[in-house]
Amino acid sequence: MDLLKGTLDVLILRTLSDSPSHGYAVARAIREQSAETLIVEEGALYPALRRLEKRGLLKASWGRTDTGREAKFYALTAPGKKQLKQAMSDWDRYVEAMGLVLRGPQA
Amino acid sequence: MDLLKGTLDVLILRTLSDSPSHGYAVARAIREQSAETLIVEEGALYPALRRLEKRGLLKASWGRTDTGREAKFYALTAPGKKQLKQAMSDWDRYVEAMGLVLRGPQA
DNA sequence: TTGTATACCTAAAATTCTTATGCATAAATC
DNA sequence: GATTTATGCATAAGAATTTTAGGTATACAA
Repeated sequence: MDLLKGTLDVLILRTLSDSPSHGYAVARAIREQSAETLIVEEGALYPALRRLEKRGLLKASWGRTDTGREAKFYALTAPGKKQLKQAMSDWDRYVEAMGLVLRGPQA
Repeated sequence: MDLLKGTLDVLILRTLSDSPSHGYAVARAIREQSAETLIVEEGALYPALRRLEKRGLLKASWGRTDTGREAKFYALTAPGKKQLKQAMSDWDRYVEAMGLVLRGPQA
């Protein structure tokens, strides 16, 4: 399914909140955890990671994967953790508001 | 709150599924029903209505409001009803997938 | 050796939104 | 009476984020 524009950041932040990881693995985790529903294209992934790093929400460093490959690892910073909390709250509020319109106050 | 890009269409279709209405009233209904959370700017509203009409999901016609003002009324077409059903289903699936990533399988 | 998976990146195009602006009428307020 | 607010339509410029498509390189499996 196509990503809704604006939802990728929180997916990345949440995925990295478990443990630092590299881009390719983040995309795979999102795909797998969403039961193949949320497909993160690489053309969206890498620019998003750089945006988040530029905003100070992630810290990048080169390292090696389990299989010994070079990869750029990203870790949540303190502001990143704070932003994740906020973004998850925003998402919940958005879902609730959509529900009010789509299903009415009772649902 | 800013709209997530891609969620406006289903909001419009759902609002018009109650009864035909005009653009300004659709935006107001979305704002009110979402408890002032989803604010539809006019610069997003009118182009969206035209897009949906162009896709054959809405049918437009000029008429008069209760207060006697000229306004362009939009009604759901048969394909529009079908698309609303699909779009609501897509939204539910998206929310579920986001939940899987953000909160895990148990939640 | 050919394909598949891993791992990074970028550019062009598409989409959809916000912001800003314009026009016009009616109702409410000062 | 004049001004503001609300109603109602519309468009253009800019911003943001995505898809699509391409490139590079290594490792492993068929």
